[in-house]
Amino acid sequence: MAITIKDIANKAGLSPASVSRILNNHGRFSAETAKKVHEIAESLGYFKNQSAADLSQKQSRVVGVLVPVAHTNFADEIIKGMQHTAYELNYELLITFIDTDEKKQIQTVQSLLSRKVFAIFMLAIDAPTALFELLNHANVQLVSISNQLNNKIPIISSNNDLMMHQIVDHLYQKGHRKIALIGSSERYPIVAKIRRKGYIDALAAKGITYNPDWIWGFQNTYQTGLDAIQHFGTPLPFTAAIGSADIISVGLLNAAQDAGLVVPNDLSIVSVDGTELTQLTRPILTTIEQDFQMMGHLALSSLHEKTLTENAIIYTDTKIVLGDSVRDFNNY
Amino acid sequence: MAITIKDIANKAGLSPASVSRILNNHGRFSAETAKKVHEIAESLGYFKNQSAADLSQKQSRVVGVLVPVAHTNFADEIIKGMQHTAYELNYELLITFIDTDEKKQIQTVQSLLSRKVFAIFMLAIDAPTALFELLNHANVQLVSISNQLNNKIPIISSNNDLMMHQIVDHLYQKGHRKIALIGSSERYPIVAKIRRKGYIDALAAKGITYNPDWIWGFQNTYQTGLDAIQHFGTPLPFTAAIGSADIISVGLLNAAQDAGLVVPNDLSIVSVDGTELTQLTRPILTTIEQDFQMMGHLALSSLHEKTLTENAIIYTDTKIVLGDSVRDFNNY
DNA sequence: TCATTTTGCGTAAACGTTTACGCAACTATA
DNA sequence: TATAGTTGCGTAAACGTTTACGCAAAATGA
Repeated sequence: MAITIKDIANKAGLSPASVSRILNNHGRFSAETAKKVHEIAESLGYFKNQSAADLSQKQSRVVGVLVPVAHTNFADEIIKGMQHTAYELNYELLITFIDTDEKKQIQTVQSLLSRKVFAIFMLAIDAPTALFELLNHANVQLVSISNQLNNKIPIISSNNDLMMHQIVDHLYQKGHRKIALIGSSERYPIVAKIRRKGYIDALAAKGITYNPDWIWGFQNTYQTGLDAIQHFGTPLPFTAAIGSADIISVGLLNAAQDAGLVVPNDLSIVSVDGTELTQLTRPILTTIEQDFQMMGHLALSSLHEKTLTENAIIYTDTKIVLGDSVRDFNNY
Repeated sequence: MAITIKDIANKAGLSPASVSRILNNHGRFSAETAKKVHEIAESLGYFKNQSAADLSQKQSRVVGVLVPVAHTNFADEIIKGMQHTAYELNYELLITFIDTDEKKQIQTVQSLLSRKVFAIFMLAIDAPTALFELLNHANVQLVSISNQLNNKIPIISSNNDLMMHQIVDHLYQKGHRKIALIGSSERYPIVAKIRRKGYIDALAAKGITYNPDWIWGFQNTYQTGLDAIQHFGTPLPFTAAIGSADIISVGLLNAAQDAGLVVPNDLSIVSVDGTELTQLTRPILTTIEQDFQMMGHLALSSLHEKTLTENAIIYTDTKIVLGDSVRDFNNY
């Protein structure tokens, strides 16, 4: 039915082996025959059967990507970066959204493993035990992106500690002393923990003792932002809040405005992520931008260059991008 | 290295054939041996080599999904719907973001074809000629989702004509007579054409002659929304605008507010798509919601049941979801 | 009890590719 | 011209699975 290298070989008066060598540019062959083979392949409309190739080589160039179903929009950015690099380095990406249902997760990952993927990228995933077990069992290279799991798996991420310092420094410089952290109280365990610590340390560095009540909310959802304002009530006990994800910050902003507060006068907001969402609000949100595309790129390229040791941590840059959501107390 | 059915066969004192039959629940075997085989497979940590299976069966259960890189967020919804159904019916999804660069597109799709995918879903893709050529050449089932390409490819989509009627009827009922259509002037050729026609027809049905100048903008971007307000200037010559995608509507809203207009008093907006984005604005956008998850579901299930003929068109439901972005002239 | 059917499983070929090995023909070197 | 090295390519096995076919044993029926 479909065209195989055997067909090409017949037409060219060669053996399949030679055709394979030529098409893969691997081994010895003459330029002349190569030209002929390429022409014939083209004219017959040949497509390599990658399954057969994978089977023969016992290794595929497929990388599985696990994306949480409730994937915040930064996942798209990471994938974009990966896709670009995959194209350059000739890898294939098997992107899979994973569910919260554990049974589904397992089945999904099993099918990845069946494909003999040679690496699995986990985007912002807190592997629950069963899944994690499975992944460790299979011997496949794991990479955790934009999250930190344990010290067995290499990590590509922003420096969450540094980010918190950058944000607190920025707010401090604008005159803020009462700063809340919304959305890192529990979830995404390790990242949240690092952020909390960074936040506390950064405050301490300015001589501010943090108020534990002001670290509030743990889900990266819009609702968390809404609820936070509700929770603290007006007038708010702080002048600035850090939203631990863009969607949280939008929630904060809307809830504050709905409650009659003016942003940034009554509440300043700095958002963590810096996706397009921060540009769609009024006022535009000041944000710390993570380089998600770079994460995607680095994941693949460092994998390619085999520079990923077990406990590697690669940090990508973060920077403050100014919007209009932070009040400057110096100008009053 | 890895465990194969041969290993299982040895340990069970069977032939690989029997193991295969058992694991795939296909053919004859005794319940007793089946139990043994499953146990051994479990204990050895066996993973099927899907490449080998695909090769042997000459057909894979992999469906390729082509998603435009600048994928508006409804793509996520469609994929979610597909993923759910894929899980039920035991298919695998190979999601691929495709670039605007034609050479990359070709390479990407080639690699899909190499995987012997048995169908390709195209999400909101206007296939440019070269890609289209390639896809037609390969004999693979194509399905166009949320877009209409030509009458050779089955379509799963909202009824764009009906949607426009629903929107115009809603606006008319609220007392609007001057209604603009932003974002369907040229692009997404067929869909845009249908929307324009639906819009014009719906107006005509109310005895309104449309103003060709009020069909403006062709890209599904935030910028289109911003530019539209700029283009028409204030005060706007119409009382309501239909944003042909959520992101356009957000642009309209922000630009209008930035220009000092009050939504909905000075401008009413109805958005097309109804993704989460419409809930994040103030005021919340009135929108016509498309059932994207259902599109994803139907694509896969109708493929599975082989009910997709060449020129099939399957419409999913659309409905108006009320927000606060439409002024009601009846209440004044 | 014998004939027939059913059951459980093994044999072997096939899927399309890659690659180690080897050989003949050619090229370079002295 | 003899020798050694190189080049181009074919042979054949291997990857792990599936499945048509067939056979012996067991089950069924009379």
